[in-house]
Amino acid sequence: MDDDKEKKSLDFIRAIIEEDLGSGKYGGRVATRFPPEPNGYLHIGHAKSICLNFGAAEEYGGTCNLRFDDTNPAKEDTEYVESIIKDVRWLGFDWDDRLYHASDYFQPLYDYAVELIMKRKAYVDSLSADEIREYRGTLSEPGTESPYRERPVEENLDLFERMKNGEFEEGAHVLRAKIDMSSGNINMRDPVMYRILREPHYRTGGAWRIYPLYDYAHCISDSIEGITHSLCTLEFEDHRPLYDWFLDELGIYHPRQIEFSRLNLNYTVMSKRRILELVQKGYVNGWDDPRMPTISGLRRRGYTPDSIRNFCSRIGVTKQESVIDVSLLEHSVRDDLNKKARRVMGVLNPLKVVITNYPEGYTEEMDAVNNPEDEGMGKRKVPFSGELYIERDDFMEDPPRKFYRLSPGVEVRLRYAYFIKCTDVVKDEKGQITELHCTYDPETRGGDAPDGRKVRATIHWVSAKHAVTAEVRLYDRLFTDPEPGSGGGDYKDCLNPHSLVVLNDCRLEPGLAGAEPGVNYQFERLGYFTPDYIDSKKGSPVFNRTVTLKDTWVREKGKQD
RNA sequence: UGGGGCAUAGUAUAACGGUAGUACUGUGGACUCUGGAUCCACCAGUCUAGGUUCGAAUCCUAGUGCCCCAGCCA
Repeated sequence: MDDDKEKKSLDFIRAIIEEDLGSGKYGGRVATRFPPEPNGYLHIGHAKSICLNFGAAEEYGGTCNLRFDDTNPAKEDTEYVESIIKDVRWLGFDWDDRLYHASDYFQPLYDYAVELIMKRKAYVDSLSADEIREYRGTLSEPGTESPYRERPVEENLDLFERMKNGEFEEGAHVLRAKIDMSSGNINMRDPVMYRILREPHYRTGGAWRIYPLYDYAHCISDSIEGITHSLCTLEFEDHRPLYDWFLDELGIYHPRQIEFSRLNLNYTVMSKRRILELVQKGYVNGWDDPRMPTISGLRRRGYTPDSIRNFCSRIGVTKQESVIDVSLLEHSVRDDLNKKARRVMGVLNPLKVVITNYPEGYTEEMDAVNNPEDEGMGKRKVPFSGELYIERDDFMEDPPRKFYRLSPGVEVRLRYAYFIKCTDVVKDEKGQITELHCTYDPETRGGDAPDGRKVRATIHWVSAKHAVTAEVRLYDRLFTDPEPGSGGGDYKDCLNPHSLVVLNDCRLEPGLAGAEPGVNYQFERLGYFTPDYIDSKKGSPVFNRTVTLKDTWVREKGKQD
């Protein structure tokens, strides 16, 4: 335990937190928050923020609030609230009783707005949306002040109250902060604080006719909750001066906003707009489609919370824009599942094998290890008989170099069972292989030959009469291009047509008949699989492939082609 | 000179004036009753040009490239 000598390298945000802790800036407190807008499901990008906010709070003995940033009733919904709560919990984080909403603060937000009006720092503008845009100027030209900018305080107060009371139509007036129309930072050109919306809010119903905008609501929400470090993504960097302005003008508690770069992953899309489009137009089967980068999709796919959290800690936190290789995500699940997943045997594309010298009608049970990485997971019995299924890919009549598996005259080991040798290949009239005849060596029971002879390969199998038939869904990357739509084309043009392959006639070892959703298995030599929580039924299981095992044979094969 | 930000192997990320390290990817090998896991090795990097310094990824100057901002979205 010499971790004092080896000073761990902190990401820049944790470094700031430690500095503030050292200087006593916030009285030794650390308070963060995760502030999603309930207008969609959470995705792996949110997981980065969740792990950062909840993780840092936990590490420094602080708290992290879950706060719904629900200031736009037109887009928000309780369905999203529920999914978000479920997903954050599933990732393993807890907010005790600190579940908040920006809508909890509508009244104080209103009161603070009145205060700003009285301080002549805010005014009701009656320009149309189009006019406001024109008056705003451009990136390189300053804006123009609104003719309503110098309205008397009393008039502003009156108008603002009547906006609240619903006396005006949408768009008739807005409340604006009075800052600087010539600022180089467009966010400071008298940003809109409130707009009129007749939309009912999923929480406050029809109580409000005006709703605050993000810039105004967020900083004050943070202030009310006593947040110390308000972490957000890079695109809000330009908003920080505004965040600071509101709190300074109001003279209230002032958290510090710090920006970091959002997560990008290749071979997928992460924007809310695109994810929503994939769902709504049916390119995928819902938010939790196992091909989606959503938390719910990853969960259904078989990803574990630990694998996602480990992934997030591996990618780090910086201000550099980056695109993480999905292979790192895949590595994170394999790494986790290798240690945890119970090994079983399942044949995806069955090829019948008849063992011609095996006693007719005989059955025996073979001992199999549940997880070679964890002795504690014990052993199980797997039934064996004279008729088996093996993987079609594990046999080649005319094998290329370096193909170690079964072929005519070649001996291989059946995992945990016997050595077998292929003697005959049975074909139908079209020349398709329908069955293999093999002989087994009774001396090799358990998988070792008393005479010490070796075999090159060990293949998996399942006893034909004991097997349970199952559907298995093979998932692959949703897109064929590392950056969908980057070439200027429609991102949907590079949707991977093989991202889902459904296999209906898979044969699994009998113990899998009643597999429960939420449990991860390794089908030996194939990959990690988990029962689909919607479609899997006792007796007729449906499995989703989480990820394949690393396969050096496919690489070898690729080189030979 | 509109404002803001970022540049380290293929991809990420360390090094905070003192041997450019780690992970993933890729390649080769050892081992193996999973062509898995594990282990070993290899490939591969400081945006450019000047400057300061005994010494620069780090400090200074000037460039270059990329990203974000003109919602009554967040």
